[in-house]
Amino acid sequence: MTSTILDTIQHNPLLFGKDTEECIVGAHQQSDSTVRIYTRKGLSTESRDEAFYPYFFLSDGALLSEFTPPENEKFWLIKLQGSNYYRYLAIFRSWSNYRAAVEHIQSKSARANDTDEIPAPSVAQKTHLLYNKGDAVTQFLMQTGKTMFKGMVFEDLYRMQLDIETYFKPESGKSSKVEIGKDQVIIVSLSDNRGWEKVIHAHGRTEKELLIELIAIIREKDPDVIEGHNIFRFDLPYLHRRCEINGIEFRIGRDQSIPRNYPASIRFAERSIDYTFYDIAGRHVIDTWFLVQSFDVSKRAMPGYGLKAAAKFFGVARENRVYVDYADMADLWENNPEKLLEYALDDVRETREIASMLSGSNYYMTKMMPYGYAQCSRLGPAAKIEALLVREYLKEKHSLPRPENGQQHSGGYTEVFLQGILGPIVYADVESLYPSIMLSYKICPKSDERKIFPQILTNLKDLRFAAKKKAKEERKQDNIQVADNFEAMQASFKIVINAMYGYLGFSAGIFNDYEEADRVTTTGQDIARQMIREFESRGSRVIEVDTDGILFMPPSHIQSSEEEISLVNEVSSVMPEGINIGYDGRYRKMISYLKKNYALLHYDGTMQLKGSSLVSRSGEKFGREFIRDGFRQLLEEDIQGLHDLYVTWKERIIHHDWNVLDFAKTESMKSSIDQYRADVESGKRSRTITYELAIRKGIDVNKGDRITYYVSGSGMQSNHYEKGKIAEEWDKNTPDENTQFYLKRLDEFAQKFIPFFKPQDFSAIFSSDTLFSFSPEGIEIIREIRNKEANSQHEEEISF
DNA sequence: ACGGGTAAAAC
DNA sequence: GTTTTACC
Repeated sequence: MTSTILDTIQHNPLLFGKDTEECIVGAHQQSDSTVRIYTRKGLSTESRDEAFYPYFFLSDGALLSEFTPPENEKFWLIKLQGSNYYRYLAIFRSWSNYRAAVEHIQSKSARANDTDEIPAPSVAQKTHLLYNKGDAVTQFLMQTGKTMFKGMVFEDLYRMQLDIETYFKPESGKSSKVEIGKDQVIIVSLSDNRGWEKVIHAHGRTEKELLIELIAIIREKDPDVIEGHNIFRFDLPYLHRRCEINGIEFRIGRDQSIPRNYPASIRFAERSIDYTFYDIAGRHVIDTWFLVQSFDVSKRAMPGYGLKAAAKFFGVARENRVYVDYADMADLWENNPEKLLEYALDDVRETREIASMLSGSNYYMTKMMPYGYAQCSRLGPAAKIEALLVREYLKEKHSLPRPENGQQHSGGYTEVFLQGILGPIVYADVESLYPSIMLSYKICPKSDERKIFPQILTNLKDLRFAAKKKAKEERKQDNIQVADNFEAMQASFKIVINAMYGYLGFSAGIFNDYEEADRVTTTGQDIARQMIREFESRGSRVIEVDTDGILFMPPSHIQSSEEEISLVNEVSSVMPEGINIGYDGRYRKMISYLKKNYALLHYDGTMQLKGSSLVSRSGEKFGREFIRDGFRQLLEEDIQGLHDLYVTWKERIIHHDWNVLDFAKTESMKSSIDQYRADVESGKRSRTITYELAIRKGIDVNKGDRITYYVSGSGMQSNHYEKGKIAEEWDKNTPDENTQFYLKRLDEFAQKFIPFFKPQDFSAIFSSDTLFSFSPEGIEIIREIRNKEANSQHEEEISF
């Protein structure tokens, strides 16, 4: 006998996700054909606040949706967005389909792309949304009137409308930010667990006593926000584990609960890092290690992401900052504890400074997202954009679509027309190319039936404009602090605006639309080509175009920057409505090397290198320096200097006149050692120097770890993977780096200069043959390198 | 849990 | 020559 939907619902918790015990939604059949879904009552437990669920702003028992299931399906799925994952809810017509639904949903394949056979619900109705309820933190803070750091009243956080009034309400309230005091040293001085036992014994106190004191301090200070550098991968799991070992309950939540933790991962461009997220009830945990990496995704300028390197980079390391070698910590604690405390306190100060510099935009984002501060700091832009869309759909009582299968086909237009040493140079770019296209050409995913996407984009643009204006006004009146706040605010809008194009092509985005993504890029290509034509028809010689920016030599009658600006403005005025070209800089000279690879010489004499083949951070440092200095000589057309540079490096390599960091390489590990072993075993990958090194040295490797190594020994055998050594092993007194190997590397770096010289000239410059003294006499630099197909075609085109 | 295009490095 | 990685 086939049971009805109502039977099924009444006898089973109809809906379940991947984590069945976290089932959050109840439902019942309203009539023969409709099903209603409610939020379920009574699921909040002591440590589990509702902030984790996408519906935390719904009251218990609120009607979430009502829809008509399709006739002929055994079961179907709804994809609901969670804070850091998606939850699939299955609805099935009869009990006999229960197993199939469970298996499907629990199988790995129950992901965004495979729900072809399972139609999404089409109509959802009558949702009682209770806004302003907020998560547990908000509730707590609203009750107690406590404020969050930077003087922001917390209750403002969850007024989630996108309107100017809410955003620009004057901020008030006192900060309850935690004072940095010596007592916090306890937390950071744990950064070396090897020293821990000694620390305890040296002071005659047990680890247990210290942990109890630590928990008491957290309770007493009662922080809203806890910031730490690598806090998710070290401090919190470490403390948690030590508490367990000592039989102490790690009750650091505001409600005295033990933090909930679960595995999570975060992506920074091509790298992804696994970590354990700690949800401390009533508090927001911010990892500054993530903040600096996120910062560097676009800047690509940081030498390292460790606290000390980051602090130096941001200029927040104080002059007499105490540095301590990990290996010396235990001894130091016994012999000079004051110094160790000072060191630890410096760690705290630097973390605090970095957090305040980088967390502004995340903080303001909490005002427009249904996510708290901690979540906003670790989620990627796609999750945030989708949250904005989903929120509007819930508000409008409309069902959600599912992602479409497929892929994007086009990208930005990139071409180099001229190569060589060229100048003078003007750089112009289309302001916010993709967002402008999306606004002007009314880009909207087809699944977005309510046309929310363009609305959000327009709202964000207006808000950003207003915030920028405010920042400017406040800065004029010397209200630096307030101006900085508006600056952070506009930055948070900018991040979301710029990510909206990417969301269209995101495979797991429920509102994705590859055709629209393609429409954005192909329109961008047309605009780029039009821009080229307009500059050329005004006598400019275009050197390179990359997506939205153009480098060109203006016609000779244009000399001053004012004239250059008016040329750019003139071209801008003939571009399509809503597309503006901005003047973004002028340069004395440039070396156009390859697509996306060039050197710019500013009028003040500084030089800027761009492109992976010129600034790659994965290569040896000496190579980078050699190329940088060599390009400078090239720009100055100093052939003798170029030769001297080469000879100097060659001498230094031969005489070991350098330091390990000049020739060591840093690589990040993508898998564990076990995974590597299995892959090598099965022939999926071949041996690599870093893993072999780690195995030999017994170093534990986790995904995302970085190893700095160099090649030792002698000879030029093809495989160096057994000759790797950790950078720390190198000793200046007994240098053992492979001289032949690094000489070969130098010659490889020298190859970059081949296009600028005749072959025999190149050989003469990059040789240290001392039999004949080198003379630059008769050597010509090739200023215009020509061989490009696109180049000749293009010149034909404009000569007509 | 943003994208495509590109070149170099690693195998 | 192909795959992987890192850069814009």
